[in-house]
Amino acid sequence: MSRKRQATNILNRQLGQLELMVLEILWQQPGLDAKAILAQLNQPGSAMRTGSLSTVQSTLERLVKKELLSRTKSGLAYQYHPTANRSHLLARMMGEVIQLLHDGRLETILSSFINVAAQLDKDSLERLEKMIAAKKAAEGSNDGNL
Amino acid sequence: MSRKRQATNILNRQLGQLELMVLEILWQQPGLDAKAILAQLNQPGSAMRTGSLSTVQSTLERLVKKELLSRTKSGLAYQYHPTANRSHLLARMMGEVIQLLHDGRLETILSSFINVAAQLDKDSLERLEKMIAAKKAAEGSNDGNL
DNA sequence: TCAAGACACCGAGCGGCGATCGGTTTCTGA
DNA sequence: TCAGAAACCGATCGCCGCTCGGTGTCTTGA
Repeated sequence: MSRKRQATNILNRQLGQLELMVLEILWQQPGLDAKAILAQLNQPGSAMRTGSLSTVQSTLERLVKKELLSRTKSGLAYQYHPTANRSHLLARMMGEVIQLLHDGRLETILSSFINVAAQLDKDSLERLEKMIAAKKAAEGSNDGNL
Repeated sequence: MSRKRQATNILNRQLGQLELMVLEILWQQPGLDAKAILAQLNQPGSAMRTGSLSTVQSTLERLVKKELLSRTKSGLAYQYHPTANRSHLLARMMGEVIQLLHDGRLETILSSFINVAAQLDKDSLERLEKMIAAKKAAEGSNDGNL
Protein backbone atom coordinates (compact mmCIF):
# COMPACT_ATOMS: atom_id res chain seq x y z
CA MET A 1 0.00 0.00 0.00
CA SER A 2 2.06 2.86 1.35
CA ARG A 3 -0.37 5.45 0.04
CA LYS A 4 1.83 8.09 -1.55
CA ARG A 5 1.39 11.30 0.32
CA GLN A 6 -0.18 13.70 -2.13
CA ALA A 7 0.83 17.29 -2.61
CA THR A 8 -0.14 19.39 0.36
CA ASN A 9 -0.48 22.60 -1.56
CA ILE A 10 -3.90 23.92 -2.32
CA LEU A 11 -3.23 24.73 -5.95
CA ASN A 12 -2.52 21.76 -8.18
CA ARG A 13 -1.22 23.79 -11.01
CA GLN A 14 1.32 25.92 -9.23
CA LEU A 15 3.93 27.91 -11.13
CA GLY A 16 7.52 28.74 -10.31
CA GLN A 17 9.20 32.01 -11.11
CA LEU A 18 11.32 30.69 -13.92
CA GLU A 19 8.35 28.85 -15.35
CA LEU A 20 6.41 32.09 -15.47
CA MET A 21 9.30 33.96 -17.09
CA VAL A 22 9.54 31.29 -19.76
CA LEU A 23 5.81 31.51 -20.35
CA GLU A 24 6.02 35.27 -20.72
CA ILE A 25 8.70 34.90 -23.35
CA LEU A 26 6.77 32.28 -25.27
CA TRP A 27 3.59 34.31 -25.20
CA GLN A 28 5.46 37.08 -26.93
CA GLN A 29 7.46 34.83 -29.26
CA PRO A 30 5.93 31.39 -29.74
CA GLY A 31 8.06 28.73 -31.35
CA LEU A 32 11.40 29.47 -29.71
CA ASP A 33 13.71 26.64 -28.71
CA ALA A 34 15.50 26.20 -25.41
CA LYS A 35 18.63 27.97 -26.49
CA ALA A 36 16.75 31.00 -27.77
CA ILE A 37 14.75 31.16 -24.57
CA LEU A 38 17.92 31.09 -22.54
CA ALA A 39 19.23 33.96 -24.63
CA GLN A 40 16.04 35.91 -23.93
CA LEU A 41 16.38 35.24 -20.22
CA ASN A 42 19.92 36.50 -20.18
CA GLN A 43 19.01 39.61 -22.03
CA PRO A 44 19.24 42.66 -19.76
CA GLY A 45 15.87 43.78 -18.46
CA SER A 46 14.77 40.22 -17.89
CA ALA A 47 16.21 40.17 -14.36
CA MET A 48 19.49 38.85 -15.73
CA ARG A 49 19.27 35.15 -14.96
CA THR A 50 22.37 33.60 -16.53
CA GLY A 51 21.32 30.05 -15.78
CA SER A 52 22.42 27.02 -17.71
CA LEU A 53 20.73 25.50 -20.71
CA SER A 54 19.87 22.37 -18.74
CA THR A 55 17.92 24.45 -16.27
CA VAL A 56 15.83 25.97 -18.99
CA GLN A 57 15.26 22.56 -20.54
CA SER A 58 14.08 21.11 -17.26
CA THR A 59 11.72 24.01 -16.83
CA LEU A 60 10.36 23.51 -20.33
CA GLU A 61 9.81 19.83 -19.66
CA ARG A 62 7.95 20.66 -16.49
CA LEU A 63 5.72 23.06 -18.38
CA VAL A 64 5.02 20.46 -21.03
CA LYS A 65 4.09 17.97 -18.34
CA LYS A 66 1.76 20.59 -16.88
CA GLU A 67 0.24 20.93 -20.34
CA LEU A 68 1.03 24.61 -20.49
CA LEU A 69 3.37 24.08 -23.43
CA SER A 70 3.44 21.81 -26.44
CA ARG A 71 6.51 21.14 -28.52
CA THR A 72 7.43 20.02 -31.99
CA LYS A 73 10.78 18.77 -33.15
CA SER A 74 12.49 20.99 -35.66
CA GLY A 75 15.91 19.74 -36.68
CA LEU A 76 17.81 19.03 -33.50
CA ALA A 77 15.86 21.17 -31.14
CA TYR A 78 12.27 21.35 -30.00
CA GLN A 79 10.15 24.39 -30.62
CA TYR A 80 7.82 25.27 -27.79
CA HIS A 81 4.34 26.74 -28.02
CA PRO A 82 2.01 27.84 -25.23
CA THR A 83 -1.17 25.78 -25.12
CA ALA A 84 -3.07 28.56 -23.38
CA ASN A 85 -2.84 32.29 -23.79
CA ARG A 86 -2.46 34.64 -20.91
CA SER A 87 -6.13 35.23 -20.35
CA HIS A 88 -6.89 31.51 -20.51
CA LEU A 89 -4.32 30.78 -17.86
CA LEU A 90 -5.58 33.67 -15.78
CA ALA A 91 -9.10 32.32 -15.99
CA ARG A 92 -7.94 28.81 -15.19
CA MET A 93 -6.01 29.84 -12.12
CA MET A 94 -8.80 32.07 -10.91
CA GLY A 95 -11.12 29.14 -11.41
CA GLU A 96 -8.91 26.95 -9.25
CA VAL A 97 -8.77 29.52 -6.49
CA ILE A 98 -12.52 29.86 -6.63
CA GLN A 99 -13.05 26.14 -6.63
CA LEU A 100 -11.13 25.83 -3.39
CA LEU A 101 -12.48 28.81 -1.55
CA HIS A 102 -16.08 29.24 -2.62
CA ASP A 103 -18.92 28.38 -0.30
CA GLY A 104 -21.52 27.51 -2.88
CA ARG A 105 -22.96 31.00 -2.90
CA LEU A 106 -22.40 32.60 -6.26
CA GLU A 107 -22.60 36.05 -4.68
CA THR A 108 -19.41 35.36 -2.74
CA ILE A 109 -17.55 34.87 -5.98
CA LEU A 110 -19.11 37.69 -7.91
CA SER A 111 -18.63 40.18 -5.12
CA SER A 112 -14.98 39.22 -5.01
CA PHE A 113 -14.83 39.96 -8.73
CA ILE A 114 -16.16 43.44 -8.41
CA ASN A 115 -14.09 44.15 -5.35
CA VAL A 116 -10.97 43.19 -7.24
CA ALA A 117 -12.09 45.13 -10.30
CA ALA A 118 -12.89 48.21 -8.26
CA GLN A 119 -9.40 48.10 -6.77
CA LEU A 120 -7.74 47.80 -10.13
CA ASP A 121 -8.98 50.94 -11.76
CA LYS A 122 -11.54 53.66 -11.45
CA ASP A 123 -13.61 52.98 -14.53
CA SER A 124 -13.06 49.24 -14.67
CA LEU A 125 -16.60 48.68 -13.47
CA GLU A 126 -17.90 50.57 -16.48
CA ARG A 127 -15.80 48.54 -18.83
CA LEU A 128 -16.80 45.33 -17.12
CA GLU A 129 -20.42 46.22 -17.73
CA LYS A 130 -19.80 46.72 -21.40
CA MET A 131 -17.96 43.46 -21.70
CA ILE A 132 -20.76 41.62 -19.99
CA ALA A 133 -23.18 43.01 -22.52
CA ALA A 134 -20.91 41.85 -25.33
CA LYS A 135 -20.49 38.43 -23.75
CA LYS A 136 -24.20 37.98 -23.34
CA ALA A 137 -24.72 38.88 -26.98
CA ALA A 138 -22.11 36.31 -27.98
CA GLU A 139 -23.67 33.67 -25.76
CA GLY A 140 -26.92 34.22 -27.57
CA SER A 141 -25.45 33.41 -30.97
CA ASN A 142 -23.01 30.59 -30.27
CA ASP A 143 -22.09 28.26 -27.44
CA GLY A 144 -19.54 30.59 -25.96
CA ASN A 145 -17.36 27.88 -24.53
CA LEU A 146 -14.64 29.93 -22.77
CA MET B 1 26.53 37.74 1.11
CA SER B 2 25.12 34.24 0.42
CA ARG B 3 21.89 35.73 -0.90
CA LYS B 4 19.16 33.60 0.67
CA ARG B 5 17.32 31.92 -2.10
CA GLN B 6 13.78 33.19 -1.88
CA ALA B 7 10.69 31.12 -2.32
CA THR B 8 10.34 29.99 -5.89
CA ASN B 9 6.60 29.74 -5.86
CA ILE B 10 4.58 32.31 -7.66
CA LEU B 11 2.08 32.86 -4.87
CA ASN B 12 3.52 34.29 -1.67
CA ARG B 13 0.53 33.42 0.40
CA GLN B 14 0.10 29.79 -0.44
CA LEU B 15 -2.17 27.57 1.60
CA GLY B 16 -1.89 23.94 2.60
CA GLN B 17 -4.77 21.53 2.81
CA LEU B 18 -4.90 21.38 6.56
CA GLU B 19 -4.62 25.14 6.75
CA LEU B 20 -7.64 25.50 4.53
CA MET B 21 -9.64 22.96 6.54
CA VAL B 22 -8.87 24.86 9.70
CA LEU B 23 -9.92 28.11 8.06
CA GLU B 24 -13.18 26.57 6.96
CA ILE B 25 -13.93 25.49 10.49
CA LEU B 26 -13.09 28.89 11.95
CA TRP B 27 -15.20 30.69 9.38
CA GLN B 28 -18.16 28.68 10.57
CA GLN B 29 -17.28 28.81 14.25
CA PRO B 30 -14.93 31.64 15.16
CA GLY B 31 -13.30 31.55 18.57
CA LEU B 32 -12.55 27.86 18.85
CA ASP B 33 -9.33 26.68 20.45
CA ALA B 34 -6.89 24.11 19.15
CA LYS B 35 -8.50 21.21 20.93
CA ALA B 36 -11.96 22.04 19.64
CA ILE B 37 -10.62 22.41 16.13
CA LEU B 38 -9.00 19.01 16.36
CA ALA B 39 -12.31 17.59 17.45
CA GLN B 40 -14.01 19.18 14.45
CA LEU B 41 -11.35 17.75 12.15
CA ASN B 42 -11.85 14.29 13.52
CA GLN B 43 -15.58 14.51 13.16
CA PRO B 44 -16.81 12.21 10.37
CA GLY B 45 -17.48 14.04 7.15
CA SER B 46 -14.43 16.21 7.58
CA ALA B 47 -12.22 13.68 5.75
CA MET B 48 -11.42 11.95 9.04
CA ARG B 49 -7.98 13.34 9.86
CA THR B 50 -7.11 12.00 13.32
CA GLY B 51 -3.92 13.97 13.60
CA SER B 52 -2.32 15.05 16.83
CA LEU B 53 -2.98 18.25 18.73
CA SER B 54 0.54 19.48 18.05
CA THR B 55 -0.09 19.30 14.34
CA VAL B 56 -3.15 21.47 14.63
CA GLN B 57 -1.28 23.92 16.82
CA SER B 58 1.55 24.22 14.32
CA THR B 59 -0.96 24.86 11.58
CA LEU B 60 -2.65 27.52 13.65
CA GLU B 61 0.66 29.22 14.34
CA ARG B 62 1.45 29.21 10.64
CA LEU B 63 -1.89 30.82 9.89
CA VAL B 64 -1.30 33.47 12.54
CA LYS B 65 2.08 34.22 11.03
CA LYS B 66 0.39 34.55 7.65
CA GLU B 67 -2.01 37.00 9.28
CA LEU B 68 -5.01 34.93 8.34
CA LEU B 69 -5.84 34.30 11.99
CA SER B 70 -5.59 36.32 15.19
CA ARG B 71 -5.76 34.81 18.64
CA THR B 72 -6.58 35.83 22.18
CA LYS B 73 -5.70 33.99 25.34
CA SER B 74 -8.67 32.66 27.24
CA GLY B 75 -7.70 30.70 30.32
CA LEU B 76 -5.08 28.20 29.27
CA ALA B 77 -5.83 28.05 25.60
CA TYR B 78 -5.89 30.51 22.75
CA GLN B 79 -9.04 31.29 20.87
CA TYR B 80 -8.57 31.79 17.16
CA HIS B 81 -10.40 34.20 14.89
CA PRO B 82 -10.11 34.62 11.12
CA THR B 83 -8.83 38.06 10.15
CA ALA B 84 -10.43 37.86 6.74
CA ASN B 85 -13.69 36.35 5.69
CA ARG B 86 -14.01 33.99 2.80
CA SER B 87 -14.72 36.59 0.18
CA HIS B 88 -11.86 38.78 1.37
CA LEU B 89 -9.43 35.90 1.05
CA LEU B 90 -10.89 35.01 -2.30
CA ALA B 91 -10.39 38.56 -3.52
CA ARG B 92 -6.88 38.69 -2.11
CA MET B 93 -5.80 35.48 -3.79
CA MET B 94 -7.42 36.44 -7.07
CA GLY B 95 -5.60 39.75 -6.80
CA GLU B 96 -2.30 37.93 -6.37
CA VAL B 97 -2.93 35.73 -9.37
CA ILE B 98 -3.85 38.75 -11.43
CA GLN B 99 -0.83 40.70 -10.25
CA LEU B 100 1.43 37.96 -11.53
CA LEU B 101 -0.25 37.18 -14.81
CA HIS B 102 -1.70 40.40 -16.10
CA ASP B 103 -0.16 42.18 -19.06
CA GLY B 104 -1.16 45.72 -18.20
CA ARG B 105 -4.31 45.53 -20.29
CA LEU B 106 -7.34 45.75 -18.08
CA GLU B 107 -9.39 43.93 -20.69
CA THR B 108 -7.34 40.80 -20.17
CA ILE B 109 -8.37 40.70 -16.55
CA LEU B 110 -11.98 41.65 -17.03
CA SER B 111 -12.51 39.20 -19.83
CA SER B 112 -11.13 36.46 -17.60
CA PHE B 113 -13.69 37.50 -15.01
CA ILE B 114 -16.61 37.13 -17.31
CA ASN B 115 -15.28 33.92 -18.78
CA VAL B 116 -15.04 32.44 -15.31
CA ALA B 117 -18.44 33.81 -14.38
CA ALA B 118 -20.01 32.45 -17.54
CA GLN B 119 -18.62 29.02 -16.75
CA LEU B 120 -19.96 29.05 -13.23
CA ASP B 121 -23.59 29.51 -13.91
CA LYS B 122 -26.05 30.48 -16.59
CA ASP B 123 -27.44 33.65 -15.11
CA SER B 124 -24.34 34.71 -13.25
CA LEU B 125 -23.72 37.43 -15.80
CA GLU B 126 -27.09 38.95 -15.00
CA ARG B 127 -26.34 38.87 -11.32
CA LEU B 128 -22.92 40.32 -11.87
CA GLU B 129 -24.49 43.24 -13.70
CA LYS B 130 -26.79 43.95 -10.80
CA MET B 131 -23.95 43.81 -8.32
CA ILE B 132 -21.89 46.19 -10.39
CA ALA B 133 -24.76 48.66 -10.33
CA ALA B 134 -24.96 48.31 -6.56
CA LYS B 135 -21.23 48.68 -6.18
CA LYS B 136 -21.18 51.79 -8.32
CA ALA B 137 -23.94 53.29 -6.20
CA ALA B 138 -21.95 52.53 -3.07
CA GLU B 139 -18.82 54.01 -4.58
CA GLY B 140 -20.71 57.21 -5.16
CA SER B 141 -21.67 57.66 -1.51
CA ASN B 142 -18.59 56.51 0.37
CA ASP B 143 -14.99 55.61 -0.32
CA GLY B 144 -15.76 51.97 -1.02
CA ASN B 145 -12.43 50.62 0.08
CA LEU B 146 -12.85 46.89 -0.61
C1' DT C 1 2.53 24.35 48.95
C1' DC C 2 2.99 21.27 45.49
C1' DA C 3 1.85 17.78 42.26
C1' DA C 4 -0.87 16.84 38.21
C1' DG C 5 -2.89 18.13 34.16
C1' DA C 6 -3.48 21.11 30.21
C1' DC C 7 -1.72 23.78 26.87
C1' DA C 8 1.92 26.35 24.29
C1' DC C 9 6.30 26.22 22.27
C1' DC C 10 10.38 24.32 19.94
C1' DG C 11 13.07 21.47 17.18
C1' DA C 12 13.57 17.60 14.16
C1' DG C 13 12.33 14.82 10.32
C1' DC C 14 9.66 13.69 6.10
C1' DG C 15 7.79 14.34 1.47
C1' DG C 16 6.79 17.22 -2.46
C1' DC C 17 8.27 20.65 -5.71
C1' DG C 18 10.82 24.06 -8.39
C1' DA C 19 15.58 25.31 -9.60
C1' DT C 20 20.03 24.04 -10.92
C1' DC C 21 23.52 21.52 -13.22
C1' DG C 22 26.81 17.84 -14.82
C1' DG C 23 27.19 13.77 -17.22
C1' DT C 24 25.43 10.57 -20.78
C1' DT C 25 22.89 9.31 -24.79
C1' DT C 26 20.96 10.17 -29.16
C1' DC C 27 20.45 12.15 -33.43
C1' DT C 28 21.66 14.95 -37.43
C1' DG C 29 24.07 17.24 -40.88
C1' DA C 30 28.44 17.79 -43.09
C1' DT D 1 31.45 8.19 -40.41
C1' DC D 2 31.82 11.33 -36.87
C1' DA D 3 31.83 15.67 -34.38
C1' DG D 4 28.80 18.69 -32.38
C1' DA D 5 24.37 19.94 -30.69
C1' DA D 6 20.53 19.04 -28.21
C1' DA D 7 17.68 15.99 -25.36
C1' DC D 8 17.56 13.18 -21.46
C1' DC D 9 18.52 11.56 -16.77
C1' DG D 10 19.67 11.65 -12.17
C1' DA D 11 21.39 14.05 -8.19
C1' DT D 12 21.36 17.92 -5.11
C1' DC D 13 19.63 22.09 -2.91
C1' DG D 14 16.31 25.21 -0.59
C1' DC D 15 11.63 26.12 0.73
C1' DC D 16 7.38 24.83 2.61
C1' DG D 17 3.54 22.33 4.76
C1' DC D 18 2.69 18.33 7.73
C1' DT D 19 3.61 15.58 11.69
C1' DC D 20 4.89 14.69 16.27
C1' DG D 21 7.60 14.06 20.57
C1' DG D 22 9.66 16.42 24.19
C1' DT D 23 9.92 20.27 27.22
C1' DG D 24 8.51 24.49 29.41
C1' DT D 25 4.85 27.08 31.73
C1' DC D 26 0.76 28.10 33.99
C1' DT D 27 -3.43 26.94 36.56
C1' DT D 28 -5.88 24.48 39.87
C1' DG D 29 -7.29 21.31 43.29
C1' DA D 30 -5.86 18.27 47.09
